[in-house]
Amino acid sequence: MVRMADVARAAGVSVMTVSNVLNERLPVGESTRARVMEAVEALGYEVNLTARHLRAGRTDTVAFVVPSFHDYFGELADQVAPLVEAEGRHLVLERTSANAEQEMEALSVARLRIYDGVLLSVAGLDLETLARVRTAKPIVLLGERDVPEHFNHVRLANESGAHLATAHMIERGSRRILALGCSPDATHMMTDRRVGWENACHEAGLAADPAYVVPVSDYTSLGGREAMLKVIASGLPFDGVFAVTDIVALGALSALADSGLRVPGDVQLAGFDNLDMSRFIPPGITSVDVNREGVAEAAVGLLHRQMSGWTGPAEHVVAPVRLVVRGSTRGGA
Amino acid sequence: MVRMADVARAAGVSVMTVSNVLNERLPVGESTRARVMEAVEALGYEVNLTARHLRAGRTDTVAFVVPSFHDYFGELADQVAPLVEAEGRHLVLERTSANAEQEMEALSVARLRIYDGVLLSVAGLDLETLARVRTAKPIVLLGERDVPEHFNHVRLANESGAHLATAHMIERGSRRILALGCSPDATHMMTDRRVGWENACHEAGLAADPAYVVPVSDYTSLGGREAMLKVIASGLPFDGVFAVTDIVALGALSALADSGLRVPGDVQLAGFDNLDMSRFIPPGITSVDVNREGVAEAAVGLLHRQMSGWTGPAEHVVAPVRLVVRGSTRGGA
DNA sequence: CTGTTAGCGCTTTCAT
DNA sequence: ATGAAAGCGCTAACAG
Repeated sequence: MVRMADVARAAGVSVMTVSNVLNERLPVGESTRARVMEAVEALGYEVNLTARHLRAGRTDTVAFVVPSFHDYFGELADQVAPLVEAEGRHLVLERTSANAEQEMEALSVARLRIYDGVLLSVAGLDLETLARVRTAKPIVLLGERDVPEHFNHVRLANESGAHLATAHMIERGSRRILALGCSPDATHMMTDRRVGWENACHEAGLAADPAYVVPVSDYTSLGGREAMLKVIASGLPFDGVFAVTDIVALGALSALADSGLRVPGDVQLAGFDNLDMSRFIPPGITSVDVNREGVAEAAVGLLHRQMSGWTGPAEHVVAPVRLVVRGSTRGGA
Repeated sequence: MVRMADVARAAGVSVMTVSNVLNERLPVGESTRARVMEAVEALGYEVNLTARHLRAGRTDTVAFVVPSFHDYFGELADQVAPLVEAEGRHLVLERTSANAEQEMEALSVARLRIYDGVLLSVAGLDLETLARVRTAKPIVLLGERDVPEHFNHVRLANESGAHLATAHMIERGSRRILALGCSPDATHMMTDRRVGWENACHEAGLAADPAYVVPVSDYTSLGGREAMLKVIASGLPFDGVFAVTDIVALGALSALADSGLRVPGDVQLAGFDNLDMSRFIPPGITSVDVNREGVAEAAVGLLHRQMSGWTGPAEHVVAPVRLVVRGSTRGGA
C-alpha cells in the first residue's frame, strides 16, 4: 500500500508538497512538480480516499437505499444518478437486504452516516426501523406509506392514479374490474390504490365488491399470474383488471393469454409504474405513469437543499401521475 | 456530531471503555456498561465508520460497478447481493457513468480503492481505462469482451448461446434469420453472438448473408423496434429473428405485432439473457438463459478467493448457457 | 476490568 | 515555494 509519504520520500520532498501537487491547491515549482509526478507514476500511487474522507468530514457520496435493484428501482436509480452527479457527488445503491438471519443489519444508522445524504425507499421497511433513524444527516424518504412528519418525503399520487386507470376502463365498457395485488387490509401499502379503484367504481354507480380485491403472494409477475389463474378458475366473472404494478400486470397478461381471454376484447388491463417494457409488450399495457424523472428531481432537490444547510420544515411531496393509454384498454391504439 | 469521546465524558469513563462496550471485545463491568449504554442512548451516538475504516484498513464493502442500474444488471446485482452478504460484507452498486463532460471521472482507480473488492462490468468501458487499473485490489471483471490476461474474468458462452438459438429456429423451419443488434464490425462486443449465428446458418447449409446482420442504434427496446420496422419496410424477406438481448427482442416483438406479423406463425423470435419478463410476455420469448445465479456465484467466488489472499494465476471463466424454448418459436408451448 | 499511548493517511494551519 | 505540526475518530497493544 503506497502512501503519500512514500511518494514524498521518493521525490525528496515533504508530504505536503505531494498533496499540493495532486490537489493543485498551493502553487508548486515546476521542477518539483515534475519530480513528484514522476514518483507518483513510478510507485503507482493512488490517494487513500478513506483518509481524505475522515479528514474532510464528508464523502461526497449519496446513497440510494432500495429494497431490490431490479425493475422500478433500477429505472428510478438511473434517473437519480445524473442529478446527483451534476452536484459533483457520487451515487451508490444499497439494498435494505433485511436479511434478518444475517447478523448484519444492512440498514444500520451508522452505515447511513458514511454518506453525505441518503435517499431511502421505505418499501419493505418496518416503521420501527424507521423510527430509529433519528439523525442529523440529510435524508429523503421515498415510497408509498405514511412516515413521521419530520422526514422529507416524496410519494406518488396513488389514489389518483388508481382512480384514473379504473375510471378509464369503466368508460371503455368494463363493469366488473378486479383490483389485482390490492389488499383489503387497511394498513397495507397498496391501500391507496385500492381506495382509488373503489372510488372510481362507486362514482360510476358500480359495486366495489370485496371479492374483486385479489391479493398476490408477492409483487412479481409470477405472483400476478398465479392470482389471475386462480380467479379465472374460480369462475368469478370479470371484464377488467387493474393491477397494482406493471410487473403484476404482466403476470396477469400471461395468465389471460394462456386462458384464451383476449386483451382488450374480453378483458381490459391496466397497470401502474409505466415501466419501459410496458410500452412494447403487445398490445401495449395501459399504465399509470409515475413520472420517474419528476420523482427523481423532487427527491434529489429536497436532498440537495438539506445538504446545503437548509433547516426549514420537512416537505411532503405528492408527485402527480397521468394515465398512458395503450392497446390493453379499448381505444388505446 | 457526537464523538466517542463525548460519550466517554458523559459516562465518566475512557473512550476505550466505550469502544469495548460497543464492540463487545474486552469484557466490561456490568454497571459501567450500563452507564455507557445510557450515555449512548442519551446522546444518540453512532459510530463513525469512516474513522473505523481508516483504522482497520478495510471497509467490509464490495462494489459492483455497472454501466446502468436497470434490466440485466439490476437482476444480476440481486443475485450477487446475498452472496456478498453471506461473507459478512456489504454490497454497493456504482455506475460507470462515464459522463465525460462531467469533470468527475466516476471510475477513478482511487475510488475503487475504498472497497475491499470490486466486481467490474466491462460493458461500455474503454480498454484504455481498463489498462489504467493496475491495482493490488481484488477485482473481477464481468462482461463480453476480451480483457488483459492478468484479470480474473467471467464471461458468457456467447457464441454457443447464439448458435443454440439460431439452430433451434432453423430446426423449426426458419430459413432466413435476422441477426438483430449484431454488428458486422469484428471488434464489436456482440461479435461472438454474430459468429454463433453465422455458424449455425452455415452448418444448416444456409447463407449467412451480411444483409441479415442488422445493427441497432442502441440496446433498448426502442432501438430494436426501430431497426425491425426498417427491415420490414425494406421488404427484405425473413422468417426468424435472433435478437442479441431480450430487451432488443421485445422491441422486435412490438414491431412485428404492429406490422401484423404473427409470432411464431410468420416469424420465429429468440432473445438472449432470459430476463424475468421474457417468461411472461405472450407468447413467451424463447431466450438464451445465462444462468445469472451461476455467473454471480462464479464472480463472487473468484473475488472472495482473492480477498482471502489467494495469489495464483487469474482465471477466465466462460459461463455455460442453455436455451429456454417458449412460445415465440415453434413447439415452444 | 479500565486507562494511556500511538497511529491509520490525509489535509488545514502556521511557520520558514 | 516548501515544510512541520496537529488532528479528523477510531481501535490495537500494552500498562496498570
